[in-house]
Amino acid sequence: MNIRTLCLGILFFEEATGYEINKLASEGRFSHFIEASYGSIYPALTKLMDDGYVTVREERQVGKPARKVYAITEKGRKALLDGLYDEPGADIFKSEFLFVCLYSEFLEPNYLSEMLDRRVEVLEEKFQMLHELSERCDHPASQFAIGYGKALNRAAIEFIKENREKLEARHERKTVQAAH
Amino acid sequence: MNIRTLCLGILFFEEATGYEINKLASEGRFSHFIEASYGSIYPALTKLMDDGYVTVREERQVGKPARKVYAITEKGRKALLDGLYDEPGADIFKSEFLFVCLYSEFLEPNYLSEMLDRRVEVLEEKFQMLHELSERCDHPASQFAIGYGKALNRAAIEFIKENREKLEARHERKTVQAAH
DNA sequence: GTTCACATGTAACAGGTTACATGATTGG
DNA sequence: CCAATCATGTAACCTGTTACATGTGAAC
Repeated sequence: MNIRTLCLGILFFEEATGYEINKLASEGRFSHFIEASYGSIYPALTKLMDDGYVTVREERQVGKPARKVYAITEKGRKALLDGLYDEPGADIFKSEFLFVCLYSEFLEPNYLSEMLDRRVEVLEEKFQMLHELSERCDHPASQFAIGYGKALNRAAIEFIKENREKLEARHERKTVQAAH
Repeated sequence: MNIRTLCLGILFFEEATGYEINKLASEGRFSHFIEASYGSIYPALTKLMDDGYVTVREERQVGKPARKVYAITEKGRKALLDGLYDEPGADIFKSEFLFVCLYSEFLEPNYLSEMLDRRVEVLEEKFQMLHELSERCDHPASQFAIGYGKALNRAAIEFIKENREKLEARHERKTVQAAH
């Protein structure tokens, strides 16, 4: 899914500026299943304007630059809803963490343990974040999406806690070692 | 993590051709947390050669094109292991499925139910695939990675089964509808 | 006969990231 | 005083995808 569709999807629920869309996509209630950055959001918004899917309203502010508040149009609403009927692609999961884990037996034991500690910590923070989001949300579909994120997060935390010793035990010591 | 590192990581465990690396990354025991395609693998292998991280051996075959079997060098081994000490970036999860779910109340009820059915099916197939992989694997670290994938998969399946009715019930019927 | 598995590779293109440029206000 | 938040935008760059090009043998 491209950033244009993402912007349209967010604007479907509420008016927003590019800055706010970035926040929603990187910290807010879309953040656990979507990626976006300024460099892609602003051009996407411009394109959406050109195509008549959104409108802008400029709000002057004292001291700060004017904010450009985008709102979806009927045409944009219809385009989004129509697009929903294309079978969604498979979820994408990429994990450098798991990649590193593959070579755990070659890592310094302390480093491995610290990495696992940090990972659990980060996942717990994320879980907490999602939990707070879900408490401040009364839209059932959004709750579902947040709940899904929480479920995966919890599963990851529990899995690491229950299985980390299998990595830390390092059953057979390998001879190949990196010099450090 | 780029494709070069991925190729190096696979070659760390075993010699392989570009074709085989593609299989491992798209169906094999790396497939649930890594993405790669021919268009990126072959050039990555060439680059790895240029940098002295791998060597090639050409195996002529009757009827089929010669296969180029790549093998990691000491330099490559060291480079991979050294790279492991860079803190792994956060896991990336992208889901068009969850995005579509956000607008479930605007979808035709039948379509929504079918989409959820299909999604559970796909996830169950994936789980089965991972399960079979883990049975044919005796490397503890790989087992950990596969187990992690299975845990997340199971969590997703259970969450959908337990919560789909909340989407399908459509608490408040919205008036905005796409024409179909 | 047609599709699948094997096998390598390139080129055009899409898509997005990173860093940069700019600048005021608020809170610690 | 410094960092963070608010706020917009561009340009160079990187990375990877898709589609194409080519060809055999086996299975169905």
